[in-house]
Amino acid sequence: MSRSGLPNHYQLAEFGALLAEPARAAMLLVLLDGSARPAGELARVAGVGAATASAHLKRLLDGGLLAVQVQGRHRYYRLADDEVAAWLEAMALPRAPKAPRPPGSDPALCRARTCYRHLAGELGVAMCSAWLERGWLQSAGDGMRLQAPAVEALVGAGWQAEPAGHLLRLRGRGCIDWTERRLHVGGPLGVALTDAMLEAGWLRRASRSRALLPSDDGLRRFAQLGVRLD
Amino acid sequence: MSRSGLPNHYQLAEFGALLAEPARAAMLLVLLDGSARPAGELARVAGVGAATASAHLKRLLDGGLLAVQVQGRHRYYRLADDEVAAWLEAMALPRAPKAPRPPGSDPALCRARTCYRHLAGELGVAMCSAWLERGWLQSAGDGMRLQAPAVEALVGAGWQAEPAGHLLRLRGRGCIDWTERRLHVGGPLGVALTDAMLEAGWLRRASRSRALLPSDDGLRRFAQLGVRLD
DNA sequence: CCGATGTTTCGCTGCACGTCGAAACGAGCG
DNA sequence: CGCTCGTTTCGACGTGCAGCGAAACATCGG
Repeated sequence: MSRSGLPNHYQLAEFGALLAEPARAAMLLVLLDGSARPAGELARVAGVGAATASAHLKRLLDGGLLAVQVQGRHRYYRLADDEVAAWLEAMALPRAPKAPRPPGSDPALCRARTCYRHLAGELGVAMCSAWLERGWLQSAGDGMRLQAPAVEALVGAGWQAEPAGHLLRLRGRGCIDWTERRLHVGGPLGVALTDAMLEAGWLRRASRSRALLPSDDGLRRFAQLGVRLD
Repeated sequence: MSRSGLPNHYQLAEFGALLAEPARAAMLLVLLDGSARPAGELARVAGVGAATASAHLKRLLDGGLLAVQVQGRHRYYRLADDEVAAWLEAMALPRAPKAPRPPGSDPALCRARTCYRHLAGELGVAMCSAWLERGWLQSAGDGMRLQAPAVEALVGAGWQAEPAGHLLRLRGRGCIDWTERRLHVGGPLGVALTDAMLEAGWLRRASRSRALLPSDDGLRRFAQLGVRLD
C-alpha cells in the first residue's frame, strides 16, 4: 500500500489516524472477515449518516486500506488485501461476529444458488476462496483466470465436459454474493463451470427457486477439489 | 493493554488515536529498540516543545503504551511491555522500508534484529521453530518454557552466562514477527537469551539500526543448536 | 422518459486537540 | 539557602475534521 517517501513516523501517524475514528474502526472490523459490503450498510454499522460514511470510506480508500468494487448502483467496499487484514488481526482484537443472515431466507438458497447463471451462495464463495488460495484461480487484469493445475484437478475429480482445457480461455468475473458478501466466480468461466456441474449431476436445480442442491456425489467431488462447507 | 470493556472498535480507535500524531509516532518508534529516554530528549526527537512533549507523553502513559521510571530530576520513558512493542513492530515495519528497495526492507534487518529487546527476524523465527520442533521449547499455559535438553545443548555450545539453569524459570512469550509472520521467542526468556548472545559475541548490534549482525562464530554456534538460515 | 434507490459532493457548525509561552514544581548543587 | 535545570501545569489560540442536511449524480425499473 502507501509506499510514500515520507519519514517513518509520518507513515505510522497516517495509518493511526485512519484507525483513530470509531466509525472507521467499526467499518474495518466488520470487513475483517473478508466480506465486501455496500456503503449504506457500512454507514449503518458505523452508526453514522450516509454522507459521513462516504467521507470515511473515501479516506480509507485513499489511504490504501480499502478497495472498492462497483456493481450496479452499489459500491462494495472490502479490505484492500490480506496484508491489511493481517495488520488488523495483529492487534489481537477479537473479530466481529459474522453478520446474521437476512431474516426469512431459505437455508438451501443461502447454501447454493444461481446468480444470473453461475454458482453463488456459501458453496460458490467457498469454491472461489479455496481456489484463489491454492493458486488455481488468479486475478488477471479485469477478471480472473483458471490455471492449469485446476484443470488437472477437475479432470482428476471426474470432469467430463469435453474440452476441459477450454476453461483456461474463459474470463471469470468477480461477483459479490448477496448473502455472503464475498467474492465468487461469475462471467463466462463461472457459467461454464456451473453448467458442467449441473450436467454432471454434482448440482441439481430446485424446482421453484434459484437454489442449487448439491448431490452427495457432488459434495464428495467438491471436497476433492478443496471446497467444503462448514 | 487497554482492558476496558468497551466495544472493540472503540479500543481500536483509541489505539489508533495514540499513533495518529506524528510527534507521538516518532517517540514510539525511537523507543521501539527497548531504550528508555528522558522527556526532553523525546521532545527533541519529536520536534516539539517541552510542554507539548509532556502532554503527549502523558497521553501515551494513560493509554498504557508507555511506562515511566523516575530517576533524579529525569523521567525516563520506555514502552510499557513487549506486547506493545510487538504491535508497533507489526505496524511500523512494513511501512518503514528506508531503502528504495522493493517491498522488503533492509536485508540485514530482515535477517536478524531486535523486537523490543529480544531476537526477531529470520534468525529469531528459525530458532523458535527449530527448538519447538525438537522439544527444547514447549508451550506451557500462558507462554513457553525452555526444557532441560536445551540448556544442556547451550552449555555444550559454549554458553557462558552464569546460571544457565535459570533460563528454565523464565517465561517466554510467543511474539509474531512481522516480516516472517511467524512465531519467535519474546518475554523475559527471549530477552535473557538475546542479552547473553550479545554478550558472548554471537550477535553484534548494528550502529544505526535495530539490525543484529551474527558473527561467523555465532553462526557456527547457532548451527550447532539446530538453527540455520537458508 | 420518469420516479425510486444508493451514493457522493457541498456548505456549514461545533468540538477536540496540537501548539506554544509563561509560570509552577521538584531535585540536585554549591 | 538560592540558583539552575528538567519537567509538568495552565491558559489561550488556531485548525483539522467529524457530523449533518440538502442537493447533485448514477443506476435500475417500468
